[in-house]
Amino acid sequence: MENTEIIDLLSKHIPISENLAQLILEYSQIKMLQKGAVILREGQMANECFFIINGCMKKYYLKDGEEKITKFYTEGEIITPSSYTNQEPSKYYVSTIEKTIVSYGNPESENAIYKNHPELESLTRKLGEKLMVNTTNEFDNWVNHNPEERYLQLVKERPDLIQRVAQYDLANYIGIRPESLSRIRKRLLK
Amino acid sequence: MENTEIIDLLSKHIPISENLAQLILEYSQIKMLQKGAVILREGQMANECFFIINGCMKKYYLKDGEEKITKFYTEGEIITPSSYTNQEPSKYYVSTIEKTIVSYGNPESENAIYKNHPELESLTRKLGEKLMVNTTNEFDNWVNHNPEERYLQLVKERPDLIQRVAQYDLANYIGIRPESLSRIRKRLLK
DNA sequence: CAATCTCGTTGACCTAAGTTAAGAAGTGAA
DNA sequence: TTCACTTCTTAACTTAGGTCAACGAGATTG
Repeated sequence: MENTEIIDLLSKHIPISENLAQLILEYSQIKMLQKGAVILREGQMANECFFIINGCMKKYYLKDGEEKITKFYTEGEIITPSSYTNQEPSKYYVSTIEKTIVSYGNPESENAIYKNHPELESLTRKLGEKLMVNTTNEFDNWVNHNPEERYLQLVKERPDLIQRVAQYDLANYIGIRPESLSRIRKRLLK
Repeated sequence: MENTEIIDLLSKHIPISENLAQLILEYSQIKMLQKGAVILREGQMANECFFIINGCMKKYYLKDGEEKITKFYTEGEIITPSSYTNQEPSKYYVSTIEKTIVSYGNPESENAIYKNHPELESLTRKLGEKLMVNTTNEFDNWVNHNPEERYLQLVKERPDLIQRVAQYDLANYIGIRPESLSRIRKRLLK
């Protein structure tokens, strides 16, 4: 039922052949996470990576008991915690902010796939390169803009987030307090 | 003359076998760049990537005629412009801030190497993964700290940059004006 | 040597975001 | 319906950084 949805979503990002679709369906495991579920904590080892079929998640640090959100993930995005790739305790948290349906993998199943289908390595590498460019762009974009500009950019490029994410989480992500975002919004209405 | 130095520097970051050292020396080309040389401009296609043997470079955007520095590179670091990997016009500039000696490569020589020595692909992938983790950490680090904290962190983790980079470039990198960095430094002397 | 430039510093004033506190609107539960 | 809780908004005040202008120390040049 959700399985074909995975292929639909994935194919929006990279070309998926019949064979590949078959393969993905064969290996995919799915689970449903309640709103607010914390799927990775600081200090933990991540032994799963996730593909969001439906829902929304956030990645955040805890600094003096305060959340610092650095990323939202939505449908079609992949969460590969750095703790998962380099086997070190995680420095950050990942949790859902809505009921979220994910497909997930672990190192064993991943290795099994690569062993049986080595042609996937290059696909992964390409996805990785794309991710790298995205991450760099995000960083540069952050550095080049002030909170108001970042908010405007969110409105333009991720209107979905404006709708589904609470304003205090948006403000946090933008790097300001909810009160300030409130003022910015007021200011923008002129 | 500088050739053995390349291996020394590289081996600080990843293990280099005898064979690999041989290979690198065989393919490496070296050039010397004057202080202030701009090696990549906005809008240009990058057809070279660089390895710094000696010297210092900066990566920056031009926004309303103002530089916005997002990265310094020093000895042992590799500059692979995103324009180089994905063949799109560059969005940023790269220039030297000192006389700089680099080893450089282009897609043709890179392909030649991979063709003759496919075992290097996995090495490159690992370097890439390390780079990805670094980039993400840098971003998260930026988001989690204010200018004063960023300056203190620079002092602690990149004292070399404090010494060799002009204060207005440091301030720019930290995300503030030179006057503000001056005040922060004064404040910190208590 | 004086004249010029570059770079860092300082001071006065301005502005956007932080802080604190209060209140309004919506939701859900008793 | 009332109460509690969450989320967003508003206001008053504080503060860190921006802006503008001036100055001083080194380095460079004529």
